[in-house]
Amino acid sequence: MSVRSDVLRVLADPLRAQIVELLAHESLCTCHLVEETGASQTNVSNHLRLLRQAGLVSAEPAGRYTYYRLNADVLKDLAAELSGLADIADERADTRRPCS
Amino acid sequence: MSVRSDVLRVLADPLRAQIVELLAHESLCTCHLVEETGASQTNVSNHLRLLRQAGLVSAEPAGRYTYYRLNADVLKDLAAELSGLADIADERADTRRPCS
DNA sequence: GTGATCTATCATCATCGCGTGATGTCAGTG
DNA sequence: CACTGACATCACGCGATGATGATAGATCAC
Repeated sequence: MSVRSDVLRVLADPLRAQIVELLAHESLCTCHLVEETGASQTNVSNHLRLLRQAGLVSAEPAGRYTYYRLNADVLKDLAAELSGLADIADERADTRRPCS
Repeated sequence: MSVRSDVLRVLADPLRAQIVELLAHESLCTCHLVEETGASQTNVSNHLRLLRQAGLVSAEPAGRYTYYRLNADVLKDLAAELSGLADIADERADTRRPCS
């Protein structure tokens, strides 16, 4: 029941977060992401690799293009974990362990 | 409507994530967190500083002890943002922008 | 075939962040 | 008062990570 810190770490980068937001609205190929973010092609490709390895996005080759789509499930699982922690904290907001 | 990447970045560290999980169940002082995590006092204190700056936890001085409690609201906001992105992705799962 | 385009990988460099040790501060105790 | 304990802050070394340039592969147009 520990937090998926690997997904968190991947999401923590600003450029990767931007890519995830863009992919949430529509599937895009690398060239689109390069245009939208203003980052270099190499940089975008490197970050896409990390996003792929974390399972956050899926690559769909189409000819010489590669379309990427967001895996919403991973995002939902993470949101559920965080929300669950917040709920636990709400229930036991007053609990305080005494110091020895 | 951009993702709170500052909170994400703070949560991405394993030790900080562990601290957040511990604080979700009860308020603890620094000495407790040092015991539970096995990390050094300096290290815990440094991470608590970042958690404080991000608004994730609040410090409550009590004599020479300092109790920390989790701010569940920040966690809920983040969970809502991530969940919202996932919902958008679900709605437009088929949308694919053509390459020029 | 040649050339152009899109993308991924590799190697390198610069920067950032974590962990540690030393030091300082404040509260309680004798 | 001096002394101890609980935390915080500062400064530094080092490993991790992001950005860049060069290169390679793969596909399409001609």
